[in-house]
Amino acid sequence: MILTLLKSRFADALSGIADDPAQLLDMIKSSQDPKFGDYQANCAMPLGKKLGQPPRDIAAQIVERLDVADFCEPPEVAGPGFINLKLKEEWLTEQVNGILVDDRLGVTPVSEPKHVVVDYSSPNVAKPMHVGHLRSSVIGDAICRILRFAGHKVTSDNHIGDWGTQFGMIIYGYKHFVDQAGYEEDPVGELARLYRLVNQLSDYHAAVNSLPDLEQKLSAAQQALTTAEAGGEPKDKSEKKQRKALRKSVSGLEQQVGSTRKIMEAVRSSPVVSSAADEHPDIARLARLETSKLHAGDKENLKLWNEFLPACLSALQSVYDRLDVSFDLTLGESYYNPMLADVVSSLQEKGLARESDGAQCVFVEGNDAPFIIQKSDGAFTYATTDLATIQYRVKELGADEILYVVDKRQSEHFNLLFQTCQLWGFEDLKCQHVSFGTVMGDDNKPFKTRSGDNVGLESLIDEAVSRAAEIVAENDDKRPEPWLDADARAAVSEVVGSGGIKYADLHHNRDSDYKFSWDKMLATNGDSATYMQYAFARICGIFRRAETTRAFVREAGAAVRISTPQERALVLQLLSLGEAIQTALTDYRPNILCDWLLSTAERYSQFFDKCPVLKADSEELKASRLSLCELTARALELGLRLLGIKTAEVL
RNA sequence: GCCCCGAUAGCUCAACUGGAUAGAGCAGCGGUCUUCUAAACCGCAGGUUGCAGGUUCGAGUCCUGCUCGGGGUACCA
Repeated sequence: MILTLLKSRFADALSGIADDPAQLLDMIKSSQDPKFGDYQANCAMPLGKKLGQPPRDIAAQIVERLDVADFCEPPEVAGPGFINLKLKEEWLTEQVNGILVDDRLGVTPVSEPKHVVVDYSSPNVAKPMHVGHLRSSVIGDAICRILRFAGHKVTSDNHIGDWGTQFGMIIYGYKHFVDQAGYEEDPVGELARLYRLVNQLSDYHAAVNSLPDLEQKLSAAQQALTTAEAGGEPKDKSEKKQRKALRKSVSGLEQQVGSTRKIMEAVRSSPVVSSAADEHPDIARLARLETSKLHAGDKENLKLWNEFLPACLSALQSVYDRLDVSFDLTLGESYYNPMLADVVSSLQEKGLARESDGAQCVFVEGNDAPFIIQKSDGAFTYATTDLATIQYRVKELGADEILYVVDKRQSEHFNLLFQTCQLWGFEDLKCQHVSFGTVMGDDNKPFKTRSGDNVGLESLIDEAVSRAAEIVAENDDKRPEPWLDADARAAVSEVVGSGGIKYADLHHNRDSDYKFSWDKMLATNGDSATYMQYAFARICGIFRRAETTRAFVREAGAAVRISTPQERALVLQLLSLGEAIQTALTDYRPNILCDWLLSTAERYSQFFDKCPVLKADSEELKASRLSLCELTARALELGLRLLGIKTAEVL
């Protein structure tokens, strides 16, 4: 890696000037602007400050001692003390020719591989996956792929919710409302219907119970607000704040009352549902009871659970197949059930857990809320399961590090979990909550259908693929003679559609919320999956035109020669994959790799525009450019594959 | 109340964890196809990085206060 080489030379140059060069070496990076060269070292400024000398003098001293003449032009000192480095073209040529037949594009595996367990996707199996599971699945899968490529041992684990309250709900639903014919025809669809129904009915009764109280609170708040707005000093700061808080609580209550009424109306508007509601007034408690019966080993419920689970799992699997997302393990909550009691007693023995309001809690310094590991009714919580899971992953799997690719709203839970885990004795384990933001709709609220339901993941994929199909067809129809038959169009649509979904998610910084947009997702230009897939397909087109194959060109191994700025820029880009991967992994941000791919595709498009391959000036140049094309194709293919995105030879 | 997170071009988002003149893509305007896929390329225009201070050679990035928005906050996961 170029950066590694530079760092080692700078380490030599800095020894004797600085006592702790590690931090300074991190200040060497690729230049943002080509006019500053290819790489820049920013370490002279902090060093100058530390030594009390002008940074430019320090920079000059470093340059004096720096031995990079074998691969760089003479370094230049600029501005306050930046050291700008430009790589020699002969050296770049040598480097690129060194990776012509390398599947890894010169990226060497890490010297100290870790065993990383990656926990992602983790849906509740009782209900169909929705758009909320997309980010976790796609980001988690990409991180696994990148980690593996970097040389780490990865265990991907789908920590499915297969043991919680939602199972009590479908068991209750099955016992009272099942449509046997529907269940036999489509078990998962019927179970999902039952889940929604039971959920709706318990929400209904909760709504009926809470409405009077809510209305009372609302009118009290409204009254308080009116009083506050009428009297008092308009400019008084604390009163202003108070009014603001009141307004907020009024609008919050209004919303609550509104949604509560909506829940009631929805039930009342359907005679069937309405009478079901009347016949099952205690449904919420009874559904919970089914859950605890299941946990206690009740024969009938366990039998139903064993019957439901395979069907639910296979429904999940079909979505994962479609997304090309896979797992080494699928160990759900039920797997850890037998270990939970020991977790609690172990924490009690160590004096970490104690009783509070009837529940077993771990209190972690600096946190008001306790970490509840056993509820007052004796049931365990997901905190308990998560602790048992950590224990299992360390002791049985030998994990060095665990990543949780989970919604950022759960950060407090993970804070408590990780701190408890430290106290419990897993000091050497590194845990990280790889958090991500919410997928928003046009209204800047979480992405929902018009009726307010979650968007099903399967229908989302279907929609993406069918929109992609239109684009593919439209584009192919523009040609004098279409290139694609119906089967090929369908295959390409799948690649473009699912690639679009994934890239749209991955190219955002995972921590930010992003607004869902079909148009952006399936944009055929700009920062989109299609842009890169298109660059790849154009390369394949050249090989077809040349009546040769990528394998043949690769085998021939003609040397790359740099003859234009476009070729230089492309070569430099291709040599920087290792850096992109390293940066992407420092904080598990796949968007860094997206940037690298975009930049690679851009530079290829520029090359494609300015540098004829088949009509190059000489046979030698043609061979050189064919080699460069083959290498770029491999780079795009590899980079996209690390994100879980496929390519097609013809678009 | 307390605790987190965010506010960057008209829109959607970046910004390699403190580096040079804050970048892309859309949308807008203008150029480039008898030549390897125009799903492309090139150019123009677009900014007081929410506000006010502070830290330093240097701040979108760190600190303090404020405004606005989002999320969380004891037995759902």
